[in-house]
Amino acid sequence: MRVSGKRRSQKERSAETSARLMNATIDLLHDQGLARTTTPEIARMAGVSRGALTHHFAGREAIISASVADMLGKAARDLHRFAEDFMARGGSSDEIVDYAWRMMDDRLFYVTMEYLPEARHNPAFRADLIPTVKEFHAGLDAVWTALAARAGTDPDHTRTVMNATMCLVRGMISQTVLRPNDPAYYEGLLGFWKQQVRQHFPMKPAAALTGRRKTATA
Amino acid sequence: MRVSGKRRSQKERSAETSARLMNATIDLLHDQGLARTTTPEIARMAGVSRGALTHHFAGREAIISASVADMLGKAARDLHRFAEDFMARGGSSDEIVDYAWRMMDDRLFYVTMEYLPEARHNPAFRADLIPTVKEFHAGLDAVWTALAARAGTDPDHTRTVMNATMCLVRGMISQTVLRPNDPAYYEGLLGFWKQQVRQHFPMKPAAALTGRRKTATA
DNA sequence: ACTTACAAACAGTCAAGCCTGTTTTTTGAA
DNA sequence: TTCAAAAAACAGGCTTGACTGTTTGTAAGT
Repeated sequence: MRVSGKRRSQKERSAETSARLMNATIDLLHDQGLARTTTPEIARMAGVSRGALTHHFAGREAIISASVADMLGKAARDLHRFAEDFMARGGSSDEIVDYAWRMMDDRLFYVTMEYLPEARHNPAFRADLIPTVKEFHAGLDAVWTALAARAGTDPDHTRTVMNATMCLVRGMISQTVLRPNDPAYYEGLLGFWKQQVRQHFPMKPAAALTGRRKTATA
Repeated sequence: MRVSGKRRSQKERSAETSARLMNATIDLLHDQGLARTTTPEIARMAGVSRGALTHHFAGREAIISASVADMLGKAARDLHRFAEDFMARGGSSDEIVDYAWRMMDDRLFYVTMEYLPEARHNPAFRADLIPTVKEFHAGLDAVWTALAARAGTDPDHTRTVMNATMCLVRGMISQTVLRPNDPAYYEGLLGFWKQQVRQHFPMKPAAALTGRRKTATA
């Protein structure tokens, strides 16, 4: 009965160490940048030896790639949960824009900005990442499609609107780096965009169903 | 071996060497990435010795910072020229969206993606870059304002629309790295966006003297 | 016993900054 | 005008430091 974790199986040890290393990698990518995300630093931040890292991952690229996949998987699951709740209670399209901003601003796109340049120049790394990102995009598309079904809008058009929203947010976040201390600018852009999105989201006051759970899971 | 047998002044030699080094730096940033943009590589690509580089620039960060400033200055001047021509002949708002895309896609934002992460983590580098970027943004704003005056639209609102356009394009270009071979996706987004922008640009045919482009009403 | 999980030292590589030497241009006084 | 000293523009080597991949050693789990 290892309730307090005195004796752990090898699988458990391995899984936790891997998780600690991947979390440390994402933390480091966000806080220090890819260039400063060295294997000694990752190991140090994860509280394990560098030998442990080399045991679990083939090398620097491998652990970064795995960590990114882990991060995107979590983000996709979070978005999915948000969409479930959103559709259950019938929120406003403004919320979606706000969620997109918060999701990307909450480290996701800052971390992305770290590895995108490397992916652009390193074919092996890029090849590793493309399937991961494709799956993430598929997850997004599924959510947008469900949203369209819920709102009764054209799925293709809805996906375009939401993808544009994501791109807008990406561009805005990239600006925050060298255009800091200008909240009015970003508020203005988000406000403008919410107004635009509303036009494409009649978002019928389905709030009448508030309180009812899953209506139809296409 | 002298180009035309003439003696060149020190200012000329210095200016040309600096320009060669800065151009090589941007080329390298775009083609190889920031991490691979080393001072030996820059010198080799510029066809000068590393000593020449250290003579003209205080160090690696300094030459990169100077090169970026040079690049942004050129881009701002190009945009200004485009706007002059655009206003003289009275183009469609679609053209502006297309120009924004072309400008950013033509290395500008790919190079930006290289140094943004470094700027985010290196306070000195960021402090060096912020004034440069602020000036670039001021140049953009001036163009948008002139455009608003020409179109008879509200300057503030026009700036918001155009800044949103820039952000959208930034986000789209960042996607191209890990979402390649999907021209329909980008075409779709740009087409959708042009449609949105048209709503905010009556773009009165006031001076529509010259042959107008496609202005399909969707 | 045998494998897995980890620890730690090792070796090769390479860029950044520094420093010294060499060539080209400018300066200023005879 | 001449021409040598000063200054600027370059060339190239040396040192240090840090990171990656690898290998060897050890304890824990099955």
